[in-house]
Amino acid sequence: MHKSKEITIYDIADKLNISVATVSRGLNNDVVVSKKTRKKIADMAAELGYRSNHFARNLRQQQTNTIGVIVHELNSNFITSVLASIEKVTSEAGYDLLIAHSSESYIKELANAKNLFHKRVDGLIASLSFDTKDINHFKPFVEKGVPLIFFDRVEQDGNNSVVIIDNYKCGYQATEHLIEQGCKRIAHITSSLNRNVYLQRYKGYQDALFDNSISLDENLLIVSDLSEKAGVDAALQMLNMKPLPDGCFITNDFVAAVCMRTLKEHGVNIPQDIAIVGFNNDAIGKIIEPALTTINYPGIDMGEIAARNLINHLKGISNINQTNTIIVRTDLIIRKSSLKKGV
Amino acid sequence: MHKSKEITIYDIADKLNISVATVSRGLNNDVVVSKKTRKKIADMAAELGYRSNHFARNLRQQQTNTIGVIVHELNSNFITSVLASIEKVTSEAGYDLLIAHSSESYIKELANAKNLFHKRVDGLIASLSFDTKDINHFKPFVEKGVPLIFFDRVEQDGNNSVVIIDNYKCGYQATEHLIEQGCKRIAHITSSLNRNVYLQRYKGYQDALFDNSISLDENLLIVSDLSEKAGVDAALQMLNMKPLPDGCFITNDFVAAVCMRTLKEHGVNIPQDIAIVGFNNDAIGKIIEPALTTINYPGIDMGEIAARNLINHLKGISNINQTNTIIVRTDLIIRKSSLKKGV
DNA sequence: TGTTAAAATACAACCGATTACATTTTTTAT
DNA sequence: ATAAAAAATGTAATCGGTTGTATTTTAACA
Repeated sequence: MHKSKEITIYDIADKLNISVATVSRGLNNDVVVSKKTRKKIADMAAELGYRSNHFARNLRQQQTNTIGVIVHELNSNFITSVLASIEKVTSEAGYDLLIAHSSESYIKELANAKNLFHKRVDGLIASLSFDTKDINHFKPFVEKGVPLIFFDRVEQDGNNSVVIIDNYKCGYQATEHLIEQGCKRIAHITSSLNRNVYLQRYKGYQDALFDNSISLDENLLIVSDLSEKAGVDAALQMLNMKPLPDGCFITNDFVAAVCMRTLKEHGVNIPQDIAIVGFNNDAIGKIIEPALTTINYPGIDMGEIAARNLINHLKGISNINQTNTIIVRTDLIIRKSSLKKGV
Repeated sequence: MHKSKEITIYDIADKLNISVATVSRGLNNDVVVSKKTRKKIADMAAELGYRSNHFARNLRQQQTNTIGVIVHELNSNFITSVLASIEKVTSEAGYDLLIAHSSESYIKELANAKNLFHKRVDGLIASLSFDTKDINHFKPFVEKGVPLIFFDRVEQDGNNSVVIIDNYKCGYQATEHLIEQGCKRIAHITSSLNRNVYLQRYKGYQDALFDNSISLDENLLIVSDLSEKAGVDAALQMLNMKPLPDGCFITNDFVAAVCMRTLKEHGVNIPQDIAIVGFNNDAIGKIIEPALTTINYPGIDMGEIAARNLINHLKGISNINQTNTIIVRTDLIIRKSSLKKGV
């Protein structure tokens, strides 16, 4: 197949015997061009199969109309919800999305940041990888005045705009719920406490115990990655505890599901022997038995809020540097896995 | 934060008192520039914080170094695997990815195709939406000589390059497996037979029955969308059948999981009363009880093959128009949900 | 040393749009 | 009918690279 020649505004101008300036304005629906001329231009453009050249336009306008997104992983319900709503907001506003994922690796995150910087995204939305230690790699954006919003996995150093949930409250709520169900020995399965989200949930867990006069037992804390194996191992670890914990707050639904399966395989009854609360409200929670009590993690909302704030900033409607922290509402979804007392 | 001025090759040329042509060539490591000068240019570029302008470059070079991907949905394991491996291959080859998803809507797919066409992607990889009737919206790409590869959900009209699995064989295999387990009345829960993937699986199902002298009972065919509700409804529909089917081939693991849960809630034993085979090898299949027998759907492989073929075509190494259909290997993963006879 | 080939660098056009400013055409008001 | 204002269109510079061709510098050789 032979590549047919590209049509430009010059071709349209030639055919119509008018100037390229008028064609350009006409194509952009500038009111300064008469209705009649605009119609002629549009018709001719359609007839010739014209398509505008983003590169010429961006080169001239010095902006890319592109927003970069860096996420730690693609294959989670939460992230795809976030992406879907970011996409919705940004595409309505006429921006394109450049999505990069770090596979939870700091090194890859560095590379992604560098890449998006060179691609000259007009703004950046990011959630940090598991490994990430510092956020110096985002400095170039700040220096060039490219607006930046972090969501979910953020660095709490106060100078960045962040969209988060109240992980402390969620941890507190989940733990309190287990206590209300009569649990006294509540295990906590979570991931690296270097990440703010897990640390805050742990603090909430601690304080809920404290406020209910239950002393903290460090042996009941299990830190793992969030793999299937981690779920199995955590379950086995609990099975070795004498006595078995009577409640367990797990910061990930998938791990909770694996954990529950393993416990059940060893003859443990849920929730009678051990009540379980997960985190994320993944689809899986409704399917397993008993259905999983969990914290609803509002990816849709977080994405929408992050994107809308960024867009508003870019349009000059608001200033991102003024609204530093946005906390999105969460809720505890109570299902059978935690109901020792029945409903 | 004030936007600092962008550094261009003109700035580098000025500082070094050489021409922009040399700077440009130097930055591209052209051997025609002396080693010494190249070093000076690189150093100065680093010192000034130069970043190249993709728009100027693409405008001049008349190519985007971008590959478009249109998928029907983001939130499935399969799709994210495909995307991950496409990303791997294309980024290694120095291409960017522009990912669009149609949310299973023909209208959105049209818009995405148009958008990517105007963005002038150098190549396109696509999987059709649920709704899609024809593929005329991809004609502009063909006309402009933009290479095109479909994967998974494809239109079988023979003129496009496609990467698919042998859905017929999978359907046959799944059904045959159930028959081997002693099933005689095998239900089939699937989605719209207008989509090639589901139609082929159904044909495989039919032929496996025929080859084993089991007559086809159209009442055992349940066509639905692939939602949670569909899973529940399908289960209820089966429960109303007298007698209950003794086997069931479901073309989606998630629906299979929901269906199994519902059946179990009604006191049905799996696999004793009814053996079940799913499709996709989603993570969920290993967690539910009994673990789900399923067909492994090799997203990683499909993405890699599609991307590599496209890249090779773009580099002139091979010609996409010669290799029309690529079939990727699949396998039946046998777990407890189908093992009436034990192992 | 002078001549020529090879290597290194410079000049300038070009890619296709946008836009400040200038000019022409049309409309309105006197 | 004419001047002034408003509307429509045109001119030309500009964005930041790439690249064919010309020119200068260096190296090689007689």
